[in-house]
Amino acid sequence: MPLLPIPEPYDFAFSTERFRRFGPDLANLWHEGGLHRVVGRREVRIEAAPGGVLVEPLDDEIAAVVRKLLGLDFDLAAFESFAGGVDRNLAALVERFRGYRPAISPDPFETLVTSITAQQVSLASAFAIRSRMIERFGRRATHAYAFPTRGRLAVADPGELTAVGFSGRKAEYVVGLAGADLDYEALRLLPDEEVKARLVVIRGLGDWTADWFLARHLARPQAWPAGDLGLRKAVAAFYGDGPLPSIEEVRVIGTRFAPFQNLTAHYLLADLYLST
DNA sequence: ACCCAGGCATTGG
DNA sequence: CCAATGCATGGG
Repeated sequence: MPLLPIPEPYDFAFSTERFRRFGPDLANLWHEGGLHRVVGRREVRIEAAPGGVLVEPLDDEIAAVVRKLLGLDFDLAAFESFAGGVDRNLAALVERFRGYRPAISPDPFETLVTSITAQQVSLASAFAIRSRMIERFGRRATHAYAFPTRGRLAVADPGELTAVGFSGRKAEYVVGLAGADLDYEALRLLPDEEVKARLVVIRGLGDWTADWFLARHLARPQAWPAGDLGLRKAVAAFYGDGPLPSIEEVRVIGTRFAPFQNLTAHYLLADLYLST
């Protein structure tokens, strides 16, 4: 069986929790103890194994996607030693969630559409609405679905999206984004601020969405979604003494975690979403 | 029957 | 520049 070795520390259960917690994600589907995703035309299954994960089938293209899904690009060892020197809160978190590698979303368009579905509404609502969209516009392999393509959503009628639960506005955002002239390859080479600048000129993509794109798709170490409600709550719990901190206050607090803001944000959120 | 949830664009001061 | 408003659904 094709074994992909994973560097320690690594905790498969923590690292895949987000695929289970808020309901099924048909494009990144938890099924019978493993994670399923369509790569190219094939459905890939990933499951835990001693010394790493089993991946079936496995080739170079699939390995690159699996690396992202499992968060292998993060330098967890460096983060752990960093966290120990920052403050007791963070040190305790990295110990409690030791081996948690945040999942990186492999596809840029999927990342942005997913964020649009999650704007303003609860994650449970977002998952439900997105599942119905994937069923309608995506292509099913065996268990998992290939996420709907730009081409398909670009020609969708906004009414088809409102039929699966999108607001009229969000339906326009998705169709507009699918048809937008946006060079995703070029984004990968740009500095964080320039990536954000290119995203927020597109209708429906604001600061929050752009920050999560940096964090969850490009895996930029210093991405810090200061406007995220969950992160604001987590910062309040660990570093505040009263009401929910403002976005600006959260942004300022983020600077103390440089250059590991992305991992720090995920570990703070883990307390909200990964706790049993 | 409310009320809030991992925002955003739009409108009006 | 900042405040107020509507949005659609799921879960408490």
